[in-house]
Amino acid sequence: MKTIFHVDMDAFFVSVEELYDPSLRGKPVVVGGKSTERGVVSAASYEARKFGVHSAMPLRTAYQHCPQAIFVEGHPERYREYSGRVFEILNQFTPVVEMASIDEAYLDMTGTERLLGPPLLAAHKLHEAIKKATDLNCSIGIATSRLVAKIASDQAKRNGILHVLPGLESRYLAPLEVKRIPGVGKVMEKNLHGIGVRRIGDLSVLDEKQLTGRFGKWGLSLAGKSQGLDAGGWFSGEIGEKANPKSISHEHTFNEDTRDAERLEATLAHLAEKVARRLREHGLHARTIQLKLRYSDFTTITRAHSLATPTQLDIDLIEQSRSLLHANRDRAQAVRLIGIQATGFEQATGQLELMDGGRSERWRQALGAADKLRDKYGESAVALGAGLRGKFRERVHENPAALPGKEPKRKTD
DNA sequence: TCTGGGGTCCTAGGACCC
DNA sequence: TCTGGGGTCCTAGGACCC
Repeated sequence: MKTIFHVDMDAFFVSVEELYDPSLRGKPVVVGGKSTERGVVSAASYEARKFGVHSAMPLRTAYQHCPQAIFVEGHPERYREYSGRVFEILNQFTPVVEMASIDEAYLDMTGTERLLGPPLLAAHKLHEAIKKATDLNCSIGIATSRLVAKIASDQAKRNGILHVLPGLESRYLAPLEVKRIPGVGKVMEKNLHGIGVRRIGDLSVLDEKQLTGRFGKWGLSLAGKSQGLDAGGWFSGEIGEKANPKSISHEHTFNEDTRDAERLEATLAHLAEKVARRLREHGLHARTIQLKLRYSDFTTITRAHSLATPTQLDIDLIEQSRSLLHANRDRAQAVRLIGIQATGFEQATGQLELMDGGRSERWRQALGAADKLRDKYGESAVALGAGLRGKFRERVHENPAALPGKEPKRKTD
């Protein structure tokens, strides 16, 4: 029998902002951007929530609900910093920690009783330690599975601890609404309501065939979930098993929709550079490049292309995404969002680099150097405009000497 | 209510192979 | 050629999470 903690920071982004600006305390605060901008609420203070503001709500809607709220820009670096500090504390309680996102973590506390006392006491100590180190509040759910621990921490909000005792899982879950199960969203909830399932307890009356038939693979795991088991999907695998990334993407929503081809290309090139850079940081090569377009009516298309040779180079991502754009963009419609995603990762073999006579390797080195410059002097230090980049590429094609690493050695002295 | 950005997982059809 | 069946890859779209 396991003892799992789910630790969830309370109004994390808002609370961190309050540490930087204590005058925000006790006021309705919305993190996510200006109230007039395109965008959604990343986090709302409890005071703002009283007015119906919640995360994922459009900023402009949040303003309608609560015009007196203070709207602040998000600061991801700050959140990463505090997330790291929280992790340090958690790690002192058990080495089996998994940050499930920037503001929540699972801990396997099985077998820590002798050192830390019974679960409720250990949780109390943990709560105190986090408060002392970060001045932030959190809520903690304790149960025999991750699923139940997560649901419990949600119910413990805010600044609370909830322990679901072993053996009482299904009795605890039964009266809760089905949407409390992580993975049951709007659509699934509606479908379940359609067959008369409103509470988790109602799930146990359905037979597996019914669930599989209607809801596929996911349906099957629902039966187990109603019993509190970590079956399928989200909760498979052990705590702390860090999976490798499966995709890397960047996208941008324009403040006003655009039909401007140059603007689209320049934005895409910039996003492609960011993706390529992260590929290099992870030492990954992507086989498939995917373009994403969202038009003003919100219809969204994705178009993908797979390469013969995986890449991590700016130039390849830019070229591929650009040709996908040209081949697939509906010029009659204005574009709201453009994005690029790299998938199909393969580790570099070394073989591939020999095949092109070392071209990739020289590029990799040159781009790595550019990445370092950006780290040191900021993004603008090594910016190549889309137009400039085009010329640069032509030169490279005509003249191998223009390749990085092939520059004629300058004669000194 | 006029809807971000970064992810994961699932489904489903078609191509292609044996 | 009136038509199988399984496996895998590729592509597109969508639900969902924080």
